[in-house]
Amino acid sequence: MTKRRPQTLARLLDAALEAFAANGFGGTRIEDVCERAGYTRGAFYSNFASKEELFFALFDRHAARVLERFEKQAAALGPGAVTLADLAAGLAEFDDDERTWYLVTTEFTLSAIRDPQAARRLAEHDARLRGEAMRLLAERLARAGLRLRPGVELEPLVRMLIAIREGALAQSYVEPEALPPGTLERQFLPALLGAVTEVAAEPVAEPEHG
Amino acid sequence: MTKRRPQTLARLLDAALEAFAANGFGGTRIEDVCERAGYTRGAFYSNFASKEELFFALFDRHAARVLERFEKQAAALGPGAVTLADLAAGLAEFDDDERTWYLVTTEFTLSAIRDPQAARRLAEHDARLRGEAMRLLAERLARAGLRLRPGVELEPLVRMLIAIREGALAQSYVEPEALPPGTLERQFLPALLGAVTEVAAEPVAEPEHG
DNA sequence: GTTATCGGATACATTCACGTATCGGATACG
DNA sequence: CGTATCCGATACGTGAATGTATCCGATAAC
Repeated sequence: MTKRRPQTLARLLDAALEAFAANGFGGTRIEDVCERAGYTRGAFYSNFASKEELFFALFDRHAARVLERFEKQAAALGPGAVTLADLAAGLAEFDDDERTWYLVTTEFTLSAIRDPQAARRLAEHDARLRGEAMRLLAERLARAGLRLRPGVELEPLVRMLIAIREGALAQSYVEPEALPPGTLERQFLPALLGAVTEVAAEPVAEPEHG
Repeated sequence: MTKRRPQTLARLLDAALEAFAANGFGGTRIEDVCERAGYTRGAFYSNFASKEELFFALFDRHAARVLERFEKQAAALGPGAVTLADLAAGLAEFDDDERTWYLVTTEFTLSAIRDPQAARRLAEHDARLRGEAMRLLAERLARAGLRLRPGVELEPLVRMLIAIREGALAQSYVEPEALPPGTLERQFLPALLGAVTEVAAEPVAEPEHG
């Protein structure tokens, strides 16, 4: 019987997201999650075997959502002319619940560094996400009339962009007033992207002074 | 009486570093720390009031050490000619216990995002560290015969470099074989630094195609 | 509409980590 | 060398979170 089941499961996961974001994995009791979801611990143990399993399930759902959202954004691309500043601006945008997700995924990353099983899970998701990002970036670059310079690979570049997003976000969330989210991206990504690309039509070798 | 005191305190902090890195803050019992240090819980409660206080103390000692190490590195700068690749290579180096520290500081960062008190502490430390990094970077750029382009500030640039280090490190620790630490730095920092600087002697405006 | 099964609530036992209060040994001081 | 004080060990009580076992209501099948 499954009319209630998916709903309670979803509400438990929603509650887990809130609770983990608020107090972290270790700081969250199973009963916290149940209270937020409006259930008792009975409902929890009927759906999950342990808090770890809940954490994994939460990550899976979250990963699916992120991917889904990203694909939609990619599909809904404006057809206008694209500049490097536009590209950077796109990478400087952050959703409202990005913070909640950041807290949970970062903690999951930590657990992945310690636990190979979690690491595989995370790596798999990241690979899919990078794949999407690579396609999107390639398309936007092409639309901007640019191409990667010889020796610059798409995947490492996407890894770099993700690293920047994550690293900058950490600083922004610790000091929101000193560094609003997106500041560093807008400030430096045009230069970085400009340095690793060249005009597709007339590939001019820019002078390097390093 | 203080012959033993500092030693036990140091051993407790060492043990805490190990334990927190291995199992995280929430996953570490006070007794874990004491066992690793070779004491009982009596020693702990004689030195700390709670696990949180231990965590804070650990962070303070760690912050001091990082700063100290960084200053020494800065002082021990080789006098040789400096290129952008050298600069990038310096930012691509990672100590062996960097991983341990990464795990602990990242968790502290998470707690700082949630707790204003921890945030202040972290922000203060980061500011000091950035100050050092700014001086060091300025010196090395000068030595390389470069200067920042108009509109590029030193502090945001250092923030950016730190963001890159942290973000790249996260990926490297999750997939050490796919992305050895330092890879992204070596690959992209020369381009980035080249794009935000210009030759000090003959300030030439490089063509931008974005 | 009746029945069987499923899902969540309730109640209980257990384990475990915590904090405190006290004791014994070691260290500095006279 | 004796003594007072400090520090870490030991022992205990307590609260809390966990997991399980059972019960009851709801839902689907017939």
